[in-house]
Amino acid sequence: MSKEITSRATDYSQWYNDLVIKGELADYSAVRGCMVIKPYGFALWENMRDALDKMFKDTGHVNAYFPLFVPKSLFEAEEKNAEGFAKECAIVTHYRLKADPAKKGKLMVDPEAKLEEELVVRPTSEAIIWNTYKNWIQSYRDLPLLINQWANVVRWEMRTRLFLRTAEFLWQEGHTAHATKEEAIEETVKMLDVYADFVENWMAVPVIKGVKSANERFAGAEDTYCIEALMQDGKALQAGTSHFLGQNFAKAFDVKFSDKENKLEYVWATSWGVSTRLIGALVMAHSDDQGLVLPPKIAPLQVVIVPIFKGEEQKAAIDAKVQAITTELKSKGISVKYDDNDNARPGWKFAEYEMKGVPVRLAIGARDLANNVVEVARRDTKEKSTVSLDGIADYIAQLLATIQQALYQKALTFREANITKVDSWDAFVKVLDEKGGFVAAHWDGTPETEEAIKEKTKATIRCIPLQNTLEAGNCILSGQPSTQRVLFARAY
RNA sequence: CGGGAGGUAGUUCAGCCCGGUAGAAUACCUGGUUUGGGACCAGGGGGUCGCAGGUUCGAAUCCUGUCCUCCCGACCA
Repeated sequence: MSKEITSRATDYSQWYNDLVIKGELADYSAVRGCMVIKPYGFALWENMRDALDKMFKDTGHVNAYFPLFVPKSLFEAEEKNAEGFAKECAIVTHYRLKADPAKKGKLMVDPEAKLEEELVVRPTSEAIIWNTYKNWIQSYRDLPLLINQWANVVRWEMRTRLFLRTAEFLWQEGHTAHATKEEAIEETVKMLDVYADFVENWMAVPVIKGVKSANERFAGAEDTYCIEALMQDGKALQAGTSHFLGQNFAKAFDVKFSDKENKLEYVWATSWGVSTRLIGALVMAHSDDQGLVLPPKIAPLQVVIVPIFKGEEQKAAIDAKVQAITTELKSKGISVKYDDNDNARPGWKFAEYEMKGVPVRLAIGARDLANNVVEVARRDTKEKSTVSLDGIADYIAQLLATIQQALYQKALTFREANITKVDSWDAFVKVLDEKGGFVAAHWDGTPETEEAIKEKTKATIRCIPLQNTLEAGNCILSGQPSTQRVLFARAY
């Protein structure tokens, strides 16, 4: 089988699929729109999940778990308060199979086993969670309620793509209830900061924090905050969202509390989530035509050691040395694998681990033993150097930190080079078509104009940056006055 | 959901037009030689050709239906 990865320049979609599949992250499954996350890919997700989970707990949140099935009536309650929720869902209508009398060995849905009320497989858990919170909240003393759930959700997407948009995906969803509007907004922004912190410092992907325009906002939210990242093909990707829900859900599900003055009030709510889509972002932000490039802080495997030997005698000497190196690395919390599989030759292993994005590779042979050195190869720059075995663990620890930083810097430099200010419609279209990336342009603030721009160019407003500087100008399309630039891009 | 391309060995694919014993490469197993950037030789195992019907003496091949995948578009809390 060809192990070649399609060039980014040739076909970006195919390049992406190659990276995910040949990098052992995931594969297609026999189930419509769903993927299988392989052990290596899942180990990556676990590392991301654990880091995020710790950040949630450090900010006062706890985990819980709510049901997969949501009675249809609960969705109707939600729909009443905010129309426009997407309705592509999987729906359970029956609860039993039976042998098909017409076809031996086949099963059929038992028509006798029809559910009185259909169950929706959760596309998100607001409905079931707020219906539950109603029973948990009576007094201001019960607030704030700061709960997160790690779960799978199902959305019957028309078109799917590994990690970026699959029918079933893994995510976390935080749902919080507060006594005041100010506190809820503070929570929304705090969690956006947590996401930005994680994506930038662990995934080494720079993001822009901002607020969504009305068109891009979550249907039940007053405000949707987001972090937007830029991929190597110039398209933007929403990496996480944090919603200020106002009292919309409290009103839909009748969640009230007595305040200090014994007055009944609706609670103020937030919700926030990131998903396995982050893995897609990771792949498209850093990888190259040789395969995945993973940031050391979340890589399932940080260091791989490949022995190069002729005969058992050399192998034994190398084994002994590697044993010492491995112990030292592990004592520093560095994950390391010694690949002494004799069936694969060194060259094959080099290519294999590059494809899987292992940050650092050590190659050690008789020649190196004699000189008390080891060959150290960086995945990100492909640089190789010969390093003394004395103090090698410190050197590697330092190198991993350097790689983490270098990946972030490289992605940041790329993004900064791909934010373009434009002041005319012609320039706007030209930049989108020829350069891509974020386009900073004036917009008159109306949904109609945004829609018209999307219609003409497929570009949407990714966000209105939080730290925006105010600047008078005229809308790129309508010419109406505007007070600030917003970021447009074509997006995933 | 519209348009296009596909589903044959673990994997990538040929065979299909023009029906007649199921193929290649690679991976895997055995033995040997190898090992500093995807090794080589010899031998071997492995597939109800996505599924269900139909036509036919005979179907991977023709027809109908259906499921699934990929690409483009629409959709996307």
